[in-house]
Amino acid sequence: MTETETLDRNRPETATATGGERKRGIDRVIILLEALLRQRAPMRVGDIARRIGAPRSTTYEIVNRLLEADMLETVGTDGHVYFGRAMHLFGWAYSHHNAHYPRIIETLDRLAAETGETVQLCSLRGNKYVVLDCRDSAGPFRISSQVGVEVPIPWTASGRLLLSHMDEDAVRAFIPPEDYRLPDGRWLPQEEFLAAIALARQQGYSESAALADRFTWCLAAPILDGRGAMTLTLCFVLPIDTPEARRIELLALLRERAASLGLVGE
Amino acid sequence: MTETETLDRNRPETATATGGERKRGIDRVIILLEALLRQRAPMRVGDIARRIGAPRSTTYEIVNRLLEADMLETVGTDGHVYFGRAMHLFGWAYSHHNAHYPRIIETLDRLAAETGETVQLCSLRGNKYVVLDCRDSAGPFRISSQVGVEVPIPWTASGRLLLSHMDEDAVRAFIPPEDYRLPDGRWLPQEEFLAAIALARQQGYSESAALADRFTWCLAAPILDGRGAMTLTLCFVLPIDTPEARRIELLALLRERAASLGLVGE
DNA sequence: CATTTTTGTCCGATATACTAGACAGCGCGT
DNA sequence: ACGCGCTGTCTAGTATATCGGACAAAAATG
Repeated sequence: MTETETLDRNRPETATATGGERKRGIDRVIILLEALLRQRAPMRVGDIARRIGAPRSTTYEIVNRLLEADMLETVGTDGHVYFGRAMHLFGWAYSHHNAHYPRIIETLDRLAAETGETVQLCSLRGNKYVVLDCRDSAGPFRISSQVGVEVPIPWTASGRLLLSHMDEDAVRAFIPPEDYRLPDGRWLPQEEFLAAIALARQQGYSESAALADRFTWCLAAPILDGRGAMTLTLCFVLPIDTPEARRIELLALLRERAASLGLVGE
Repeated sequence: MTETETLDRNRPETATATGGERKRGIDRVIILLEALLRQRAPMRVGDIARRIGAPRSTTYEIVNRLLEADMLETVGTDGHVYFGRAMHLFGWAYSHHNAHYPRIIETLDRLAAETGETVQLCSLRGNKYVVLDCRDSAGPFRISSQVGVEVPIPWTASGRLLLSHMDEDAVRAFIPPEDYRLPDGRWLPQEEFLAAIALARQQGYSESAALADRFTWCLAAPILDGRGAMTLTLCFVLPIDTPEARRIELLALLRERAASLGLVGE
């Protein structure tokens, strides 16, 4: 049994607080940061200790060191901490390492501004889907999405595109069985998912209605990187009652913009 | 100055990083990430080890752990690593924790789009100045700025604003003496700097010509947070030959937009 | 006011994370 | 071919980082 199982993304997050084990500081740090990301709000040291199953003394030690390094910062007056400025800089460096990341963001902005719809930049993280950035629609019934929250791949239109480089066996091995269970409790048949991937591959886009929830219609188009790999998608999240004519129009726009971002690669 | 000194502002010791000192993994991680930030480019593990003064075996151990956690990711085929996706998510969470951060970014975008000039969002990190985000002017002689690079506070117009809540003694204690030495070798008299801070406080903006370099004219205006503290500034970086009339116009625009971002606090 | 819970800090003991060094495989220049 | 430098992995030994628990002070509770 390897102790590196610690931060695996499949962890149900509740248990695993099995005390008694001694862990490396670096592991604690990683677990701590991921716990903060899940919480999406400042936490107090005591709560963090409980959440990550670490001794209080250890947690104080680590939190204080991270505060010194600006990777965490205190929020408010009663001992809450959250991500610090250094994280912003590291993240910025990550994003902008890809030389045309600014162009992608500009496209995201323009799509949102021109259409007024919710637009997302999506990708994979491990065997989960994540939103890397988004622009929320401004309407009264805004559909907003959470950057950084991990979602089972089968729940998403983008996921079908992002897996389209894999063959069926690879997909079967990659997706944990429980991820086929949709939020409403239905089970998505694996064969249906595989067929959807094949369709996405063939069409060069993906569309899903009432998949992750009953109220949204998602359109996704791939951004090809310099080597032709498909690691990012642009995605519209529309109200499900969006008229077909508009959906078609938006899909065309999305595909055009996404395509224009690719190929220019290194 | 040896590179192994990295950027620890608090620990005066270290110095001979080559010595056989044993360090905690968590410290290594922090030093490693800051080294990567400075480098602003993917590095190979061997180079990292040398740069941060850590044993190779330790460096491999740490890098592999961070790769697992997605805090680093491999770039290319020959063992280069750089920040990973998790960093983006942590940094995004940091930025957007402030509820009106999106409004600030939108303002940054609009200022850049409307004026075509370089615009920056600035702040402090420890006793240094950093650019948190920027939009570079598109002109042929673009003045571009590096997000995340730490700069001595006296070199910047924004710095004068960001220190305006301190009294003179506090400033004297806060700024390391060598930071008064400008990039061209001139020494900025401390009294002159203190006077500039007082002026900035009184005017509610700050302006500097040919300070950090001979070719730029900087305009900075504060963004007040919910409690009236001044932790962020908006800043134009103009070519030094920008006509006065235009500078006045831009300053007014900048102050207006920056002011409109404040006060709406929590 | 008394009682309970939580916070932040400190300390000694010991399990272990880090280090030094070795090793095989690879690429490169001569 | 050879030597040289670099990479990535592995191992054993020990300096030390982590842990449990204790403590006072501060909040929360009744």
